[in-house]
Amino acid sequence: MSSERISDAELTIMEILWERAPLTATDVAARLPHDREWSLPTVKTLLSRLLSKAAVEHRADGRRFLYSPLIGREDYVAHESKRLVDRLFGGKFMPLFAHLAEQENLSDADISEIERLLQEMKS
Amino acid sequence: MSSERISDAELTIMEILWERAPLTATDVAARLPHDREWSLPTVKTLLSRLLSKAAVEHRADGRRFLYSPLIGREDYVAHESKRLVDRLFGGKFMPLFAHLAEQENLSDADISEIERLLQEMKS
DNA sequence: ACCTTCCGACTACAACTGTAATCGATTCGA
DNA sequence: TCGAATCGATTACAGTTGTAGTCGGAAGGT
Repeated sequence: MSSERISDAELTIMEILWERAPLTATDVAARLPHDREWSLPTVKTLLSRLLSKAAVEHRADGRRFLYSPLIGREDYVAHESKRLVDRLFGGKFMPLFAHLAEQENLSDADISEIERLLQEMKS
Repeated sequence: MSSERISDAELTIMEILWERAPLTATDVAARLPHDREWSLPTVKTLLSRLLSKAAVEHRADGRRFLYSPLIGREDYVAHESKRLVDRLFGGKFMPLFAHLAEQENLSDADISEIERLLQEMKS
């Protein structure tokens, strides 16, 4: 749901709320990663954009707002992963897997781990 | 290389050039997918943006230009895949694989195919 | 009853994107 | 040779994004 795209900067905010919610704007600002130290107004702008995209909601707490995510991280991840697969791999999973496997230069341990995963999935 | 991001619309153009190059702007326009029938000026704008991003190059042919990709599809795909893994999976391959595998509901045939791939990769 | 401080709302503004129109030069068909 | 078609270059313009400043009102200290 909620097909409005979430931008990079907005995602930084979402990650904070996914880790802990509800939070005030000030709390969110305090939890920014060190390579992203934005001003409080910037954080508020991003929060209100996320509000209008229906990605978060807020509830009044006295005279400030408490923000919480409306879309789940799982949903977002699924959506973005699918987007990549569609854009670059013709919607097919296998070519992406092949690409990643090659790219990542998997260790034998990784390979065993994947094999274990696959066994579990076999119907 | 060339860390300028390629936008969605620009990617449509790159796909055409990756399939066949060199092409003139008009040729590119003629090969647009049916859900993306842009005007010729639009195609030219996108080509010139790709030029300034050093994603394509052009060579004069009489009074028009022949465009060719400068960055390879493989490189682009690798870059974007890594970007996704970094943004959403903490840079780790395994969680992405687990997510995709679950998401895609792999058939037994798919699983066998993957197992074959893995065997090939074992050192 | 004031002054400071804090909040959300609104405004700003440049870069990038999607989508195109227009213009000046050139070439090609008649 | 003259008008039409075609090219690349320039300009346009609204929406999104990154990043922030400002403003009016409310809360809280004194």
